[in-house]
Amino acid sequence: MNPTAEALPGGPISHAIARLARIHQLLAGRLLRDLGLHPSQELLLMRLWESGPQRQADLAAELGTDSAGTTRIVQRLEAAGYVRRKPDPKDRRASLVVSTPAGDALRESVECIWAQLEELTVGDMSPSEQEVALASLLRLEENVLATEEGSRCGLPAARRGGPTVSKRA
Amino acid sequence: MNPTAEALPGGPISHAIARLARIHQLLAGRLLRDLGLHPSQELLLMRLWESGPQRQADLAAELGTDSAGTTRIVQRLEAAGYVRRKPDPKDRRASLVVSTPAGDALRESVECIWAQLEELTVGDMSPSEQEVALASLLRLEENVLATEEGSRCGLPAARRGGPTVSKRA
DNA sequence: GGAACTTACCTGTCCTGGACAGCAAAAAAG
DNA sequence: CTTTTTTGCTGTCCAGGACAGGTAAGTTCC
Repeated sequence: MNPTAEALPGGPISHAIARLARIHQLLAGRLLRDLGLHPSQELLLMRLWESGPQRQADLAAELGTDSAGTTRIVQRLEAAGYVRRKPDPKDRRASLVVSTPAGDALRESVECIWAQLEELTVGDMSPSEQEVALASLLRLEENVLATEEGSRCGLPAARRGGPTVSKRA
Repeated sequence: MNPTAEALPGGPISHAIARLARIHQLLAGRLLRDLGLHPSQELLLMRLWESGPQRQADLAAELGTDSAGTTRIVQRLEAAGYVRRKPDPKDRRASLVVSTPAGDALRESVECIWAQLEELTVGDMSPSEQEVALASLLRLEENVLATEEGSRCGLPAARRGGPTVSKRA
């Protein structure tokens, strides 16, 4: 990991968010790896532990991902035996995701890892500093969520409606 | 996007970071999509515009990703014609990544998009609130960076050294 | 009842990202 | 000079996130 030299001047807060997010997620991934879980898998399990059996659509909404991603995460957790699916008696389209005993066995470790992650993230900040930081984060989140698409930036003529920069030729 | 109901209580700051990061990145991706760029591609270009020709290893360090990821991004940008590689005269292993005129043509748009992103992120926060938020973000980043792996959480016996939860059986 | 719409899930594909292995060039050690 | 180590890049494998498209089950309305 680099010393994170001084960032670009443009959009300092956005850059800071992006950088913080990356290293934070990296740290989470490292802590989680000892458990054999990948990031997001543990979030799904935590939801199940907290709120009991859930439909995939609900899990997707809570994880902030879409239903397709949720499908795959559930499939992997199911293959690993941490989760089981049972048909929703109320709706034959839906299935309920349930944590198995093997899944429950991870709970303590996962919660410990999250506590550790929080501790490392917070470092030596005082409780009041933590409060301020949390308030800032929530405020920023609110702002971004409030975005219902704003004005557009002009595009260079050459690029209007062009293809995306994608796979190698 | 969901209403992002109240988060889990455990590790409020970590959760807040994770959620903010996701929606912020999503927003960035959406703004960028009109340009045909994917997230990270524009960061690489911005580095080139700011600091001129760079070696991939340096770009990797500055983007916070590794050299393998940088290779792929450079390949795609190169295929799209926004970037060119020329051998480093000082070191025949290395190649210098250079922005082409087509790449330079994106500069204004990309910078506008970042300005827009910053504006949306910041919302109606006052300058002093922004300062506080930025300071918090930087402080958190510092904390996470300072992590040189700490104590370990206990693992459930069943999982010690087990496989990771991976591909479907 | 039957047609049209909506919802829940699944699949395929693309991009990014991390980890690891391999190769070539450069630098360091002998 | 030769051997060893380090550095720079690439390919591959596998993860998640997002999008588009498709199927089956539910719902609404005629």
